[in-house]
Amino acid sequence: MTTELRSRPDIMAVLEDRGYRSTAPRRAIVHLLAQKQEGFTAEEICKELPGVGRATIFRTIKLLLNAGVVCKLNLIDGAPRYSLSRIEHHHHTVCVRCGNVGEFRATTVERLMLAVGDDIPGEIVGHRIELYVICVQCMEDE
Amino acid sequence: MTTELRSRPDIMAVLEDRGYRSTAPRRAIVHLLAQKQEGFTAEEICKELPGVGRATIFRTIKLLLNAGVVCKLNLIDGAPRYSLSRIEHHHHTVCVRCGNVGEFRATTVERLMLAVGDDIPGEIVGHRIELYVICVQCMEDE
DNA sequence: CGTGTACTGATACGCGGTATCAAAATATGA
DNA sequence: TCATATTTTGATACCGCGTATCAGTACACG
Repeated sequence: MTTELRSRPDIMAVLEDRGYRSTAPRRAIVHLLAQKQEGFTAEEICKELPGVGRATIFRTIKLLLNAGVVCKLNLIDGAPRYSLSRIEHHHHTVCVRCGNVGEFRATTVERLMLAVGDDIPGEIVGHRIELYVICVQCMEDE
Repeated sequence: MTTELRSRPDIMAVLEDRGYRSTAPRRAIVHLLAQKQEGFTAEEICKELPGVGRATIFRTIKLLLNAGVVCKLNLIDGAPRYSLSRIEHHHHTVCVRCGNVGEFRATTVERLMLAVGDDIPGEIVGHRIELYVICVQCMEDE
């Protein structure tokens, strides 16, 4: 009994809407990702889907990135992590102990950007905020 | 007549204070970085200092990173950029056209983090903010 | 079905960065 | 000043993430 945070056909539909075909490898990848609530690495997916080629996995992740379904986090150390984006515009929390990725959205952030804009030369076209945290799970484990 | 934004001996002293030796390759690297006001890539330094080995350049940059003299930006595309940090705690602006890196510091940001902390499960231990901008130079060039 | 097009997987490659290790440079103390 | 222990260096090989290539396969569509 698996809980899918976002229904698999839903994500697949996003790709189809963009003109991409629904193929067995893509369905397998999308199905797997839909079950992952915390972040994941590309290599992790490769190991869990040995039947699917490495190139295809990277290719599909890229499609999902461009579609906005998935986002990528370049952490300071270790492999880049990907995560399903459940909220439209959002930012990330990353646990510095276990690496788990969370999302948050604060309208305060957007208002701040407008304020900061006055002090910055040039035009702001985007922003990116990462919060480094120790997650509740890791705090419980001391 | 070169203008050094931060005096070379100053940076070298930071390394010496940390117990590292003052060697010719390190002095060459530090001297070059001190002249760069915008960001730079590791490969760029390699090309400009052909007499110094690639490994040494990466090693020295890493020392400067750990010392807090330099900071690293993982942009979405292209090679990671490094930049001399002139302000203690700060954030970055990156021009999406030309890639130039700027710094800013807004106390508003720090206050925001405190506010956001209430909505976030776990303990915030750090943050990172990048603003994507079109810099004045690029706006002038249309 | 048949056929053009999109997709796949194997492989090789590119790039940023690091491990290794013998040789060279450096600090230290006699 | 020189001997010596310790760092540092550079060449090289290697690793990890990601992409180009390209022949072969699967898909959508008539």
